[in-house]
Amino acid sequence: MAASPTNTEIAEKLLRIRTLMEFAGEPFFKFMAYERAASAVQNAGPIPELIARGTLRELPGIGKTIAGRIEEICVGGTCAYLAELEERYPPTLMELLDVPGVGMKTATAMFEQLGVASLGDLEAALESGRITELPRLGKKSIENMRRGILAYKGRKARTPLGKALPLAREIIAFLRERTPADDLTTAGSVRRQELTVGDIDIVCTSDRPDDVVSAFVGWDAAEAVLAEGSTKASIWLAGGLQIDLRVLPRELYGNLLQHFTGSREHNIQLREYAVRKNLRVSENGIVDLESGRTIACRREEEVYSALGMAFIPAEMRLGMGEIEAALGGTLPAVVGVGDLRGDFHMHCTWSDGANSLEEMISAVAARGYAYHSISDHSWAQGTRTQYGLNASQLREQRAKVREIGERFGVRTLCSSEVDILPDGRLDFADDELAELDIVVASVHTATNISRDEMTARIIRACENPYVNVIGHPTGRMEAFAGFEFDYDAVFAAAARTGTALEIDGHPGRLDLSGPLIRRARDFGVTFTCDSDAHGVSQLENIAYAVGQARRGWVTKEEVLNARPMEDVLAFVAAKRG
DNA sequence: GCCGTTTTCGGCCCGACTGTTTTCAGTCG
Repeated sequence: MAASPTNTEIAEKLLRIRTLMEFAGEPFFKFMAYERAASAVQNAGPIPELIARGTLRELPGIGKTIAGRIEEICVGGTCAYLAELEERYPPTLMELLDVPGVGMKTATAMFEQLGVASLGDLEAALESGRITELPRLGKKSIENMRRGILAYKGRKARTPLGKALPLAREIIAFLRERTPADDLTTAGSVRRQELTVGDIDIVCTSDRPDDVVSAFVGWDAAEAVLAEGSTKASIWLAGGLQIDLRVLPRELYGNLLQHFTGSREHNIQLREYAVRKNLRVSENGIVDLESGRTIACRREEEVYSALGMAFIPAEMRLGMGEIEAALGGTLPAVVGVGDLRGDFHMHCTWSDGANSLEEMISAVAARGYAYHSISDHSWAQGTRTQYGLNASQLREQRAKVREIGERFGVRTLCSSEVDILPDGRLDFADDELAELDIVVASVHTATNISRDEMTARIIRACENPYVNVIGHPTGRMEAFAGFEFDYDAVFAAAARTGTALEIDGHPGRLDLSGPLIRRARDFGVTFTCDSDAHGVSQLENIAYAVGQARRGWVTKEEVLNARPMEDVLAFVAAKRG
């Protein structure tokens, strides 16, 4: 049997149905339903597990028809309806819509009137000049189309958060230095801490918006200017990443930030709710449709309070029930970076870190943590290039750790990121682990074993009385979806055995990620937010872990390293019995 | 196609910018 499809694969199929339906001339609200459903699938826990428990239709925007199609896709990889649409339209037709500047109207006209059905066809039509036979396509539109094709070909897929966020900070620093802009803030998917982003959104306020916009489009790194208006501009960087800037008056900053933080689905739901209260919400303020009065919100919090709901943190704005929770007073108070008292996962030069034991501990102390642990790799019993510690090296390290910590005024715990072997045993014997203060256990090798074997492997690790944290539980990396296992079974085992699941802040991992965290919460799992730092400069990556925790609705009470030291020791002691 | 603290039928978010236009359609977010 084929492996069950990932949420991303299911969402892509739904979007494909959506687009082909539009080509087929189906009604607007019918095909838009598939777009909303795709968004919900993307942000949900693993779909096959929701189906197994009969809770698929609890997702927003998924009713009887679409639920049926999703179940078909999960069983057979596709559904009859999609197959039928794909019969009628060539598979390459969708390439046209991926060209910036080409929308549905243009694509339909090109297909129906010129027989253009692929990117290659479009290039030929541009070359031969036949494209000018279509109405409303002048010189500039055609030039933009040529440029759009180049951008499409050179464009990478989505950009990882770990690359986008530093870039956003760079743009903001540039604008702060060179323009009369205030309130400069990253909005959009970067602010929401999505794992990957399609573009970067920056907002600011100014009483001289023209000066801000002209400096922005004149930035050295801008390869092309896509749009330049009086309050809004877009540029492309080399590689095709798009940056959008929006400037509004100071008194509208709250509305502006709310609007451009999204998500799209969140905003649609927010505005639909507002309309029912006779209020029209946009970046230009909230208009009371009865009195005609506009409410300008200086702060984002005022937008939500004007609508009669609790403030919703940016990371939670996915259109996945947060508005209902904010209205009902059941939105959890999510953990913040400032709530953390320590960090359980970091490496030094004893294994594969870049800084010495002393440098790491000193840097941790400088961050103001009460405690932390040094968790160098185990040596993995010869299964790979050995960069970890063996038992005697670990004992040697342990003899130094506490003394150095005391010198810098921080409680340094002795730990190990011990490998979980293929059968679920650990790389150190129990009596060796018993000498440590806390133990992180992770899968690094034999990642392609079967789903059942992987499930059993991780559960067995959870059942070891000395394992306190499962490090980066799914193995997700930028170009790897993570190994397959029964998430629900592992979450249940973690909760049952008093084993925490890590939210790893290394920007190449971000594992667990938001939707899985939210799923795990239902099982009563305890989490840790860790940096997985391999050098002092990476300790700040813990903020990415907190971002994912917030996307997963995690409170500080659910985070082990937001608790006092004695509670951490009690957590370890309780499992050892 | 989905959904409900006005509705199980009749609704369904909002606005900026561009290019080709004599007043607006198309695209995008």
